[in-house]
Amino acid sequence: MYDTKRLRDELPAIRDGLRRRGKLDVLGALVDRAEELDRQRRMLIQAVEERKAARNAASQEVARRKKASEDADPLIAETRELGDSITRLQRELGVTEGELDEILLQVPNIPLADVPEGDEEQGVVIRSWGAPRDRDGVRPHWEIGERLGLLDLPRGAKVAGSGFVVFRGAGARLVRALMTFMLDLHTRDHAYEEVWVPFVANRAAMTGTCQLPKFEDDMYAVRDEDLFLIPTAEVTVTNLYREEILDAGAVPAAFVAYTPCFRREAGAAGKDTRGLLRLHEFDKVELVRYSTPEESPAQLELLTSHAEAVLQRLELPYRVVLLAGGDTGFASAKTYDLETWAPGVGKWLEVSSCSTFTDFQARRAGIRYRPGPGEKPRFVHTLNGSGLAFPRTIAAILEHYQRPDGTVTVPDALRPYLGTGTLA
RNA sequence: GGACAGGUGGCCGAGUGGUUGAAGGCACCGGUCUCGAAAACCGGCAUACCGGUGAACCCGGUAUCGUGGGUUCAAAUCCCACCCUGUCCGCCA
Repeated sequence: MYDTKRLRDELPAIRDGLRRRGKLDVLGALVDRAEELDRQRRMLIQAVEERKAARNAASQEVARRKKASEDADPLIAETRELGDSITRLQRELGVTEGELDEILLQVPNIPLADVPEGDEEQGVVIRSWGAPRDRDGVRPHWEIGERLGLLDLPRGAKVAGSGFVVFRGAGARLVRALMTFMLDLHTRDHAYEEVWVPFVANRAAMTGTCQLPKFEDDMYAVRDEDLFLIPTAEVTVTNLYREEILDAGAVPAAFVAYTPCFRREAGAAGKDTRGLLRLHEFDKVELVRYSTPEESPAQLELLTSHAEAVLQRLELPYRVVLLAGGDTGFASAKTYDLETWAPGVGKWLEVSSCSTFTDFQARRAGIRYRPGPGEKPRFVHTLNGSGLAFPRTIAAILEHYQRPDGTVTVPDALRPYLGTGTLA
């Protein structure tokens, strides 16, 4: 979200950003309206504050007269009228600011300069790793998973609904193995601090990372509480330092967390929904970083390399896609998707999305740092990426490591955690 | 869930209607002193917004004492609601 000062200063950049997202026609007029509302807002602020200054001075004079046992009643009456006009103007200001905020909340982040214009098709594969396996004879993961007793989709639907899955036996242990493997990798080799956070978040946190107000329909809400099931650990982890000013030494910060993620995926039914491809609840290890503005481009590369390391350890072939503006998430300024090849379904599966939000989330969440003693606070840049999402990773493992007899070879990196070299 | 107590600046802590953005202390920064350091002393030290030239510095104003509303010429101070913390009771993995 932008504040009004930035709206004024960076209007051309914001318009250009909207254009590169393909949203200028929809939001351009709204931004113009915001600028107009801002002018109105400042005019009202001046009017209000002028009167408040007068009232404060008058109140001081009342105090002085009373102390001196002089008559203060006429002045009090005068000041009361001043108060009435302040109330009126403030009400008007509130309406203006309300409309302005509503608009500002709808304006997405500006894509970085190296983000290509266009939509999904304009995404650019910037590098690949490993050799995608041929599709011949490879069964989709849901067939293998059910046959080996790792997955129980019907019973997931029975206890929760379609889009919820039950892992069992070695399948359940695989989930646990992935959690420990990924957390170990990121804490030991990549120096992240492991955090275990609530799986629900309040409205303030959800707004801080921009899930609200725009995407409220995609969240599960808790009945009778103003709480939401988190759609990603990004919400609770990024918000750890909401409305705080960090010491310079605390930035960059790096956190890793395992959480389940809950998504209603309203209106998404029908597309890539089979098996483990799209679930209402899934598990994920998430990487979150705070950075200085100067370092954040390099931090995005670093974060992405950490997510890639998981796929490399698992020896799963993947490609890195730089998303085009129109495909980049609302709060993101630049996103790399990591896609691993699933030969059974014949698709590249998105298992990680690594983004820099520049100061967009930080402004909204009020996360700042002080560069040095006596210096003004600056907004941090926030970044995050999955490292990785489990279900699609499991799908890729079951398909990539499938043997002709339907059993599955366990990647070396997981054997210590799983206690076996074969899923059979 | 019930009862009671409490939420003040980075931290501790004073302050129950009128120059209180807020005493005092600690921490931190600058200076004097010192060969250097410590101690002592002097000074500084919140954030946001509006305006003064767009920016830096600076100046003026407004707001902020958990949050939101209310009373009043005037609220950290009075009233209401909510949130959070602590203690005890109940319940519970």
